[in-house]
Amino acid sequence: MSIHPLQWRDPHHPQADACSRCEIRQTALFGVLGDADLDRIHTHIAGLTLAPDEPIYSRGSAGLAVYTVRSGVVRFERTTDQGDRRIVRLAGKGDLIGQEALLQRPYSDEAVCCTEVQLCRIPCTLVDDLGRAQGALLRELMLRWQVALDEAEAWLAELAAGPARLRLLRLLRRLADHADAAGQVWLPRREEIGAMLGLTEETASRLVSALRREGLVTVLPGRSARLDPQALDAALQVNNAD
Amino acid sequence: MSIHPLQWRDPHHPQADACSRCEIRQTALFGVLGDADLDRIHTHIAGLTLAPDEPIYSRGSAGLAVYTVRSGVVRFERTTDQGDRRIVRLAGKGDLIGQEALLQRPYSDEAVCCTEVQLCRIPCTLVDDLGRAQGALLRELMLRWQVALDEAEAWLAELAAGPARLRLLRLLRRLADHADAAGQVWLPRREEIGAMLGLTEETASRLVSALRREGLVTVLPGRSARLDPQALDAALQVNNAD
DNA sequence: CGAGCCGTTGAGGGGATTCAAGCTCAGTGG
DNA sequence: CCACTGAGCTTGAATCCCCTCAACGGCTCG
Repeated sequence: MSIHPLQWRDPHHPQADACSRCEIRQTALFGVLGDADLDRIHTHIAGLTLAPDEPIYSRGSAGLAVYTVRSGVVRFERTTDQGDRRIVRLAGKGDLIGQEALLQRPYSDEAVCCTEVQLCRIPCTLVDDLGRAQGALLRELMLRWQVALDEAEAWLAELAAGPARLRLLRLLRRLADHADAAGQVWLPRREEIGAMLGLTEETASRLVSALRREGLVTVLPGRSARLDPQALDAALQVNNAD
Repeated sequence: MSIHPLQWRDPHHPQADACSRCEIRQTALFGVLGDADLDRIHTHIAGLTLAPDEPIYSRGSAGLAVYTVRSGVVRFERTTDQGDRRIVRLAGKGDLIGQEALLQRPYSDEAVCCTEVQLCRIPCTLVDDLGRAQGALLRELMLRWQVALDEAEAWLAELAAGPARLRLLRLLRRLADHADAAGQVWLPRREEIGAMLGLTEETASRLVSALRREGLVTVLPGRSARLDPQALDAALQVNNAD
């Protein structure tokens, strides 16, 4: 009887099933890897579930892992030197977050859960090892960096200028793309909407109330809402024309 | 007499001197390469000089090259669907721009010269070839992506909210870091300041005039200015306290 | 039940926009 | 040489949007 290698893979390791059945496997970072590679690494990947408002990592701390978002919405926050918080970006299903850790750099934002969030925690050393052999993985990594950059710039162009009502409509249009299986979207607290759009809590509240009265938004209990993408698009057309 | 290899390096190739004497060589993308590697590639790199307001590349066009900024300031612009222009980021000496071309993706912004700009044009194929052999180069690439992302988020956090005067002060503080050899900074046109800070041309003009009267800014002919970093910092302190 | 958080709404003031009118200055052509 | 032109900058006055300060109601917790 032969001796098992130290890292003998156990087909019944709990993470093995989770990885092979992962619904976002194709679109996630490791989507370029084959079954063989995937089998070797799943023991190093931890799946975790966090509650709304739980921090994932904090700005400035040394990072040992990157994370793939399997479900939910994550926000990135910064604090200006005067102490006011600003939300600079959102991430959703399939996005890779905390990539700066791969460069031995401290995390550059506070990452916080908006909704309940399911994550895969991927140690940096794992990516380093795989990257040395797998050129495709490196390309995939760079692609994700570019997507994040693109997202940040689009956020700046769309959500940081213009009348408040227009900005809120654009924000809701984006949130609609993060809708969960039941078609519900995460509706930020009013103060959070303010932090995203550069408004005060009161102004955000007034605008949301207005949209609710117009029937564009249906507020549901538990920080969620139902909204009609087509009606939003129509409202955006009207407000753009102005 | 032996036959020269096809790619025999010519020590007197005009770009050879330019590369080996490049003052930003250590900090630029190819800073990780040794002399030997550098000698092999300089024939593929073109140095070019562009005038203010000349476009470098345009959003959506297929890119065949990335560029290293050797001197001057470059701005990245986007146009919202309503047609108003927004400047989302700046790049200066030592920065790599157009990295998305390496992923066979179209450029995601309009890149335009603010000042006279000196660039090194680096074909994508060159980076691809070197990257296969040089792991350090790939790391360097990813680092630059992260820096760009960080810059975009910082811009969003600092320049997109708060009183207009404070935003202008912060913008000028950043421009001061792009000062040229003579200690002069590029001063954007008023309309451009508006596009950066989400203001109108008139408001930008009023604020700049106010700072000029306060002696914080000295406007010079030719879209440039002289400003005192320490005085700016002091003014920022005052306005932050408020 | 009171405390505290979140959301809502009102009144008032201030800051930015809008709409205008001049200004300087470089380039052009009579 | 100088009027003419247009682009960029400045400034004024009126308006409006958003902020500030404030009070109140619903809701969850301890």
